[in-house]
Amino acid sequence: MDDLELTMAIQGLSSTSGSEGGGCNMRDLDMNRPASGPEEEFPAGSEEEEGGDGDGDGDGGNRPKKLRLSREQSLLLEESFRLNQTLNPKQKETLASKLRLRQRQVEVWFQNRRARTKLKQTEMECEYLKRCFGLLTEENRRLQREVEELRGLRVAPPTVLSPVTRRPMPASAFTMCPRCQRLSMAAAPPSAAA
DNA sequence: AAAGTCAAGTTGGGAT
DNA sequence: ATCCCAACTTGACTTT
Repeated sequence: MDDLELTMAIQGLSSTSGSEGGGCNMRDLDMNRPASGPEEEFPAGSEEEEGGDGDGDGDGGNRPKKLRLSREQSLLLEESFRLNQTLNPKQKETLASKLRLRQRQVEVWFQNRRARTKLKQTEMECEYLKRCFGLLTEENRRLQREVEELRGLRVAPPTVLSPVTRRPMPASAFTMCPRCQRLSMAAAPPSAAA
């Protein structure tokens, strides 16, 4: 972002500066400017738009110097991107000629811009999920503690002594009254055993 | 000097 | 067969 400002400052510089000068600052080297061309609204990172779309880098094999888009170019590209994130060929052509860039450069910019958008979204999602994980972990711990507490509170079932034998009666000896929801003694089994 | 940024190259896969 | 795109990589350049 601030590099754009710097680029802007360079673009705004008058063309009087001798580009080949000895003591020139790094930032005086404006590779966006056409080799010996006149100053224009947008720097031509490309030579001619139409003819050489297929890798127009004419240098002797070396990778061409890195293009830096001017502030105006970036703004217009961003604006277009806001309207739609992919371009049809017509839009690409129009935008490229407005920007004085090759169509391929516009295409690449949009590809990279989509990639950046996606990356940012993924990072945000990641942060969100991390936060969710933290909250759920905390909630899980809390519930575990609660479970432990409830386990500690568990009481043994009541022991009822038989009025006859004076021994604890089995649970099967009771039934729950469906109306009053109270326990009552089941009917005595007919002569259970000897 | 290391880390970060970003335009551009490469590759593979889907659509037509 | 061609085009377009996403994903990944490279390398020039800037920032810290």
